[in-house]
Amino acid sequence: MALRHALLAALLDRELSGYQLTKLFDLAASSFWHASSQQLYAELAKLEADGLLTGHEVVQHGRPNKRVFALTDNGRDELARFTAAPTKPISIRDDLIVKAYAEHAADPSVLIKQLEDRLAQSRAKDEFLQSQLARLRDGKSEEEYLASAENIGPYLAGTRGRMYLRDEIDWCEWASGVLRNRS
Amino acid sequence: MALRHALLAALLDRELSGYQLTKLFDLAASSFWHASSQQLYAELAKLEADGLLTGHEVVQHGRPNKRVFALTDNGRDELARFTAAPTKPISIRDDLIVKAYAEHAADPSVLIKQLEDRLAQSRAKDEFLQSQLARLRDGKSEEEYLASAENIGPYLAGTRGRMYLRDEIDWCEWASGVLRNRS
DNA sequence: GGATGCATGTAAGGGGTTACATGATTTT
DNA sequence: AAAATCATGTAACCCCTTACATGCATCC
Repeated sequence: MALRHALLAALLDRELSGYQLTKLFDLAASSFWHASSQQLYAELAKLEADGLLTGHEVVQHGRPNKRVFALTDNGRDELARFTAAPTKPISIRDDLIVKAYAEHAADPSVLIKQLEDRLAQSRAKDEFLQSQLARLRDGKSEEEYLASAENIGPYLAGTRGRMYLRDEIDWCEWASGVLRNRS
Repeated sequence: MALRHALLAALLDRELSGYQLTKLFDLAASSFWHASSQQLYAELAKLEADGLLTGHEVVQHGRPNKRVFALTDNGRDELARFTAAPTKPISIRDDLIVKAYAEHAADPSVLIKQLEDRLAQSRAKDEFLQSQLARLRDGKSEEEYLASAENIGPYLAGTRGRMYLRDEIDWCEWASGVLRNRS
């Protein structure tokens, strides 16, 4: 199992449709887990069949209707069990770092371009995530927010995502600078 | 394809056996790509069949013999093509961040324990990586090394890995502190 | 009238994980 | 004598990606 728990976590304390989850698991927001829409719809069906989620049809006007999903008690228990179980090691796979590792076989300008592309993407993601975190804080200072808010999980996770993006930005700038100085 | 290019990059400028690659792709060292030994041996066979790698038997005394692999010209070309092609987005999957996101459904002490476990692992990995980078620099300052060394790819990649680990350490400390203050 | 966003899937195939297997040699 | 290290795989299964598919509504 893999996506399962990420989905359960996303649906903790709120109901979302497959489409809303697609956006959540797609770009910017989740620097910690990625999934395609096809995978999401398939996994949502499984989770519902297993009784960890329930789906409700929501009638909309001016838009197609949607089915939103909510955690069941079993789903919440499963999440708690997951949290208590030994944490599997991270799985990172980043082609860009492989390309940097193979720098010796590459044309420097080609590699620099790849670094600059990633830099631009990461800057955009970072700005988005920053705004999301500010929205969660809702005017409060971080300290105040973390002491008073009821559910700080998304803020903790989002902060980790932002650290990742800040590093990505710094590293791309640094590495492309190093390569430029050598050529 | 996926592991393919990570393997080619690892074999750039040196010959390694499946077992040596296992260690490289296993723990500490590679914070950028993970693979199991089974997967490695299977992929090495494929790469050899495709003519991107050649294997040579190396007779050892006091140890089982091994087969080391080296890049062919085709392999080197394939690496260069890979570097020039659009870079696929990163794939991160970290159960620990999912657990943090689901903080609201968890017993705080259980989550704190998970954060502390990861903290210890990351500290150990970071020390190892730090020593590896120091070995590469070989007494020189970073600036001097990056300006003079022939093949700086592994150093660029390793530096990114270390940034990741430093963040992991900082985040685990911060998040567990936040949770302790609230309970 | 065309592009974009909302909304939800099916089918096929490739990549990766988990479990199982073997055997020699060195260290404790 | 047992445990750890070196060394290399096979087999089954699950997860995930890629390609394909549909249809309505709003925005430009």
